[in-house]
Amino acid sequence: MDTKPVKAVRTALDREAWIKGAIAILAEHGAERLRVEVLAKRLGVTKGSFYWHFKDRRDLLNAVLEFWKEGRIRDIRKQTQAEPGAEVAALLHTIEVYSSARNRKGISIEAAVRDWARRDAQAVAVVEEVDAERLTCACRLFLACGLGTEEAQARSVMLYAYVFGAALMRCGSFAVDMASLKTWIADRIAR
Amino acid sequence: MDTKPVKAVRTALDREAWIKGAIAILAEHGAERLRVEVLAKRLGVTKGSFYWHFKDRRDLLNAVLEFWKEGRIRDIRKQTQAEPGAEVAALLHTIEVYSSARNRKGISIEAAVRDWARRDAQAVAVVEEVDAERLTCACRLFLACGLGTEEAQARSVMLYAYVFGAALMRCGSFAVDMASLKTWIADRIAR
DNA sequence: CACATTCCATACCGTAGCGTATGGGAAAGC
DNA sequence: GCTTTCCCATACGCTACGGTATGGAATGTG
Repeated sequence: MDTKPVKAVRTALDREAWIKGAIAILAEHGAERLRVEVLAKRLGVTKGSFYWHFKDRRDLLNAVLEFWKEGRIRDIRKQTQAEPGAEVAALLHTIEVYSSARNRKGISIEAAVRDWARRDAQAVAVVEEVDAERLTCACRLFLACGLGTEEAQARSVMLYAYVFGAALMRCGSFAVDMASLKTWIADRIAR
Repeated sequence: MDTKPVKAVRTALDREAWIKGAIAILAEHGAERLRVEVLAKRLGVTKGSFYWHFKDRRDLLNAVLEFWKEGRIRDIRKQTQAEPGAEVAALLHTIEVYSSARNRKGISIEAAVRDWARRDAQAVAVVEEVDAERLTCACRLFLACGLGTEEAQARSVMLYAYVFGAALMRCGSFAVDMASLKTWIADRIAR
């Protein structure tokens, strides 16, 4: 038979495997605590392997940023493909994606990268590119709804500022029905 | 003459001086890189002094959180003292405070604490308390404007989510006149 | 079979940082 | 004047981590 033996569990790691592991740590502990030895241990190897795939820690960090950027831009373009008439639904869906509990990991990565961008120039550049793409795509949808340029831009900024800010807030004991509150907010932003 | 000699520059440090120095580092580099030896060096002493004032690093971190919490709650109560008829102005002022460039340090601390709260239970508790106070105060203003309970609560959440999210975004090259955009947004939230 | 390439382990050095132990100087109390 | 208390310096041990040097096993290639 041509199936590989089960024993060969650990295939050779490639750059992408390291990057994905790095992003997992990034989401859990932030960029500051993304260390190569810790990452190597989590992947079941030693840092001797790491320094074969990457020049140094910075090399990994930059690769993480690039990987994240491309993934985000891909997703944004996919999410904002709306057939005429479904623009509002696409906008509401975008808001929902960033508020959804089943997107916890994506939101954690998002928050970690943005915090990272407060002290790292490379991260700033990546966040700027991603934000520009997001705002442009959202703005296109608002324009398709018949809004003017200014309002479409303002609503786009408001939309993303809200979803990112909402992820940072801890308003657990504030309202009895937070879900309906968020529905109301999404409606006021998108409609 | 009774003037002190210039040479006696360094008076004895108290706990509050350490906390304030710690908050400065927190704003610049985040909680993760708030280290006692670095802080001591910045204050012109050694860590031998630190461990006289604090049990350990965690003791300092908790003191920082308490100090920040009390300052925030004081400020919130002050900002939301509005005489009848000036509620909208107070709300707009609140938004403006968090967007203002001259409040850069306060916003940096805010962002650092919120990122901190993603991994630290004590920080979570403090952020929850501060958020609850903020939402309650904002909600009171909205209610005074004649809004219903649900809408007042929703607008309060939207207001703070927006201001925190806006601080994280990098939309430099998006619109020609970001200032008027933000004015439009503030109006849609508060009015 | 000989050899090169790929991927990883081991060992090592250097630095940063936490926490402790201990001493010392200055001011205050007696 | 002597002692106590306050505030800080110095020195030490320990761990975590970045980066390098080197060897070694596995796999492909001539």
